Amino acid sequence: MGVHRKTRNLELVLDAFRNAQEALSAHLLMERLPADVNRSTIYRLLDRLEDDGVVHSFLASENIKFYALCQECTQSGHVHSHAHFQCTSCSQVVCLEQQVAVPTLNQYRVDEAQVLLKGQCATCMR
Amino acid sequence: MGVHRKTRNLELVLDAFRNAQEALSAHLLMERLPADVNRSTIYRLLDRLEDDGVVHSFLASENIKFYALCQECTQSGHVHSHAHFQCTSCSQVVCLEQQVAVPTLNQYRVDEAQVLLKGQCATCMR
DNA sequence: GTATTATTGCAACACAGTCGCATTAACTGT
DNA sequence: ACAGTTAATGCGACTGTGTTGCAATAATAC
Repeated sequence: MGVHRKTRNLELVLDAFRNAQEALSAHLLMERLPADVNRSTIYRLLDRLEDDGVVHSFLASENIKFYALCQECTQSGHVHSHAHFQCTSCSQVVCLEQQVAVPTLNQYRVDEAQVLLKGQCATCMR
Repeated sequence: MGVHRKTRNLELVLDAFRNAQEALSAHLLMERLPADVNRSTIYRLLDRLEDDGVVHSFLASENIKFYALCQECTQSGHVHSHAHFQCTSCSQVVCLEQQVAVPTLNQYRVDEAQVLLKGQCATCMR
């Protein structure tokens, strides 16, 4: 686990995640942080937090990487085999409780299953 | 369905897909096509072929969009609810037979399930 | 063969993400 | 409390994927 100095930026990022009900992309994060927090810094913090098992990442639509706090991950291994949902209207992304059963295949060794469900969230359905 | 003129580039792209056992990204496609085929043209052809239900696309690692020929898609709707597998060693991507059951959720209407399995292919396991 | 227009090539652009490097600031030991 | 160490930051430049406007080209219809 990398050393973590308690910096303003780190606290801001962690607070943003704790206050968010949904998963955040680097871009969304920037919008919620003071404008003077550097882009590179955000990317580096996200990388480090992922390495340290604090957040996990996954790809959503439009080639955007999203991050969310880990509930059961450790530094030794990410255990985030849950599905993610993205609303095709508002683009919001959330982690689902739903665990994903990693299937077995003949010709391949499957280590990980990434599941992204797409559709409409409650708000956008009305 | 858009009009399709029978051009050299279109034939080259279709041939590349028919000769490929695996899914192709725009980048992989470029490597397999004569060097004088323009980058924009490839992206435009892929977009059009997808609109026309000839190929389907999905995101793999590193935010790269992959394309493969559709087996059962029509212009009216893509039916490619199969899983995809990507080897974490050689990055090769293949379409799997395995159909994906789109789960139902309480708070969301799920229209589509994207499943990317990651692990090692037979070649890379040895 | 000529007119029409889809397709192409080019160059410029947009955007997510990365990197090298000099500066700043958080921690350590005393 | 202070100095030394080094993690973290800000900046600017860069990479790579994908998009777009526009003029030139070429496939098709007549």
